Amino acid sequence: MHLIKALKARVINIAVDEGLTDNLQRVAVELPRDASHGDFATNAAMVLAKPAKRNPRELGALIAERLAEDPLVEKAEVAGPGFVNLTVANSALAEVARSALDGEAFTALARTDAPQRINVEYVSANPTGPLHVGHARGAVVGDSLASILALRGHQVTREYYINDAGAQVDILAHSAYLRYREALGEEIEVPAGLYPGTYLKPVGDALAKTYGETLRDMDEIEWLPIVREASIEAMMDAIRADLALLDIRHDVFTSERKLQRPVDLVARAIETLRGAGYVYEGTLPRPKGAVEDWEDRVQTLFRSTDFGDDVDRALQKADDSYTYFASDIAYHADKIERGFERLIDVWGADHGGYVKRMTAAVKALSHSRVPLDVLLCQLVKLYRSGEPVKMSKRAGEFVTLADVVEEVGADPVRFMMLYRKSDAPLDFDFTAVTEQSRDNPVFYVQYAHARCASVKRQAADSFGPELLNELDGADLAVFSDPAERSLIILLAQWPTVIANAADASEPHRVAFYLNDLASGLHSLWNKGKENAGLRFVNADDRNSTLSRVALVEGVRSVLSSGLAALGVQAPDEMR
RNA sequence: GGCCCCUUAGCUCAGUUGGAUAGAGCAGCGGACUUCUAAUCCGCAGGUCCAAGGUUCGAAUCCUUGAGGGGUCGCCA
Repeated sequence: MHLIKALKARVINIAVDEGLTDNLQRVAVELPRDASHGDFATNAAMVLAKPAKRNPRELGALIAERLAEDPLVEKAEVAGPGFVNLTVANSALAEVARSALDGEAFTALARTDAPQRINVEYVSANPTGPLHVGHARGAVVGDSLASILALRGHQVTREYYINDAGAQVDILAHSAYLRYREALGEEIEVPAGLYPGTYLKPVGDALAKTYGETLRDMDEIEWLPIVREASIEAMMDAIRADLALLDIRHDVFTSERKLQRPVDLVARAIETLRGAGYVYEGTLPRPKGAVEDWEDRVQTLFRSTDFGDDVDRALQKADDSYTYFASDIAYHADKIERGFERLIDVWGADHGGYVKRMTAAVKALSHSRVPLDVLLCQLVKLYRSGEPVKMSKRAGEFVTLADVVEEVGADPVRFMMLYRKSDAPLDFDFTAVTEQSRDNPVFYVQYAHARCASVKRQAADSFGPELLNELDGADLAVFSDPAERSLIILLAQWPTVIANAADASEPHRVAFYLNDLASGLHSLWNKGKENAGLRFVNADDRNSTLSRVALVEGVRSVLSSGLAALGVQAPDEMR
């Protein structure tokens, strides 16, 4: 049962009965900040009173009176400026605990009535080298968001855009060619401007093995396409392998080059926009910042200022080739054509200046029908025992994603990347994330799951394994202790948490919720030490054990579903 | 200088989309281990929600102005 949804429906029904239909969408059933106010509270009287010109306290009293008659509700009273505080009936809590036993079905309560086809594009790192830690954040955020949207009932495609058309892949090819010559026995020196990383050595070796010396005798115009192709392929293989370390897999890889060949989709997209009046030939104003050798030039421009951007944006370079922006327009046009109703791009913070022009382009292409949401992930700063870890990209020394996963494991990387709003910078301390303590939320949540599994093992030891098959029939109306009640109310929020995290594109909410749920479980566990009646496993009382193990199993299944949404393991033991 | 993001307890951060007396963890202090793994829990203490205005029944949250920090600023990607 989706308790919060059910309560809200009751409140709305009462409002409609009373003829209060203005402002209905603002009615909410929430948790009161102060637990002494009851299990839930609704603001209905306050938001509905004004348009109806009624007194919020009186209206609240009326809503409370009607709600108190509902079987879900034990007690309802008006308080403060017009809140209606609800204490729910034990039978309603029992329903929640029962629903939670089937984790999959319980999570499915989060499904929306209006599913959409959503494209989530993330990582999209240039295929010029292995992924570094900075990429890991966007990768994890995008992947988990996609999972959460799927739990919400949307049809999600996970996509990677390969930037394989710009000058950077030629630089890559030249760098790999150098490694190829090195593999043939030449002394080489990597000049400034090429990629110095040794990760290209295997590419050079492979080229030497496949082509022998034939590439060395070719003109650049001949070897370049061959080496470029091989290098991009090798780099994409490396990137896919890096992502697999975090269990991240994309459904679709779209190549920037293939947007131009065999059919020039970029030209087509530009012409579409030109037809709609958004593309023109013109000159850009000189930027305010100090720009040397600025010269006015007539270029093909996109009218992003029509959508609130600061200046219009260039679509072609001086040599008439397309800008990155132009192919990105074609790419997003392609996504729209493929029928997605909502687009989400996960980018690094350094692309912040690019958001306005891209959302502008998507509005122009889709006639404002397809929303594009861009999630900007702020920087990740690495620490070791509180000391910053130095990185120098110029020298080709950076901490790779693979290094980090190898050192601390995939679970801490994934959880910590999600344990922060994505638009806030993140400090990642190698030492802290491997600690096994309350201070480390990854461990804390996993330990809660392991503890649940341990309780089940203990119960099976005391009463035999068949007890675990009887959980469906347990009496779940026995929970009256505040700690038990608040744990079930926490469970009741799970479908709402998923819905809110999906609708707001904020996967971190799931991580924080799991931390709260773990805390509720640990707390109740310890209460059992003072009060034997609250112990999960009580060897003298089979019925009590059955009820409480059923509650624990509900918690376990929600922890398990939540961790799965974040891509983190839910271990049964942690010795 | 323009644009975007951030500013909440000593530190690191949440804050349920505008709700009641602003919450966690860490650090500090005081407690609970013949246990269901204490890898945990309970309590105390800690606040000008960056500042000033505004919007309304009600603001950490929305608007304006300002301060500090970060990112970015014709054709790179």
